[in-house]
Amino acid sequence: MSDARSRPATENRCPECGGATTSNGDETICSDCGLVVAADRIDRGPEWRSFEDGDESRERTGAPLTRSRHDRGLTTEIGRDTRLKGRKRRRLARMRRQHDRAQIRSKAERNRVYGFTEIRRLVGALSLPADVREQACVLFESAQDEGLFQGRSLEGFASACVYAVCRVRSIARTVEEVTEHARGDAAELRAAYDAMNRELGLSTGPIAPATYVPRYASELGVSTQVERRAMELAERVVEENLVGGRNPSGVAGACLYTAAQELDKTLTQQEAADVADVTPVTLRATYYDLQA
DNA sequence: ACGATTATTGCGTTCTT
DNA sequence: AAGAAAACAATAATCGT
Repeated sequence: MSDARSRPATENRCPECGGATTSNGDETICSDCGLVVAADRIDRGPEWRSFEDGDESRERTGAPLTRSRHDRGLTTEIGRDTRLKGRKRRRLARMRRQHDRAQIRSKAERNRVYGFTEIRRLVGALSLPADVREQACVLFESAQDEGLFQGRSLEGFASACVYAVCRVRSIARTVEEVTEHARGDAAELRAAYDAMNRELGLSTGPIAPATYVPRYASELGVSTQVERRAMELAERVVEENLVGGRNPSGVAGACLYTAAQELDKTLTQQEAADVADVTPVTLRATYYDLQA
């Protein structure tokens, strides 16, 4: 009867010296050379469980828990040994000082490199022009110079920079679309975006719904007549002040749907709502206003 | 922190086939 | 008649300021 629990501790041989190994529950150690053959009780990082049925979206991988610490809290420090006297002690103090400074400088550099590569990746994934990347990187540096990183995640800043550049240049991208490819989530993006908006004063006007129309139109594969009509509607909406704090993406979806309703009728609320990342309910709100 | 907007869910209704 | 789509309502969550 070989119960799995009662397997002998010397079941395996050490790969280094071939000696016998012993296990203490956490580690399997070679009794001859001391090599740790296998170790358990590892922090395997986040493992979420979703309790909503049908939810497959929880990632099993991803960044560790504390993103806002550039080094995940792993630092090297030079200790203070009170037994040391005179020269040695001063030398150690000097080393400590230099070490600290080097760490600060390299930390800023590492953060920048990390942010830039993330920005580059995002811009590529979202298929945005290259000068958006440049602008986002500049913004990233300004944020760093202002010391906004403190307590916020780099991933958030990278995605927020990309999003912010889209905003100031009136390139229609929703937060959802950015975070879909980003390593950080929407909350991190918002935290970073708010900070930059407050401290740096981004010149971001509201996005006109019309800027979303062409892209959504092609995604839905509607006729050019419908698209043109949707553009007209989108402009009428802003003229008549029907947007009023509404999600411009949803408004754009509503314009597309309304246009299709007038001409093709080959578009359901659900389809239009999907490309706009809103629900049919939201879409209806402007759809009704548009008909009046 | 607040008010407005939006998401979500469920359900009876209307339209289509 | 059956199934899909749109409508409606209530509540929770999120957004913009």
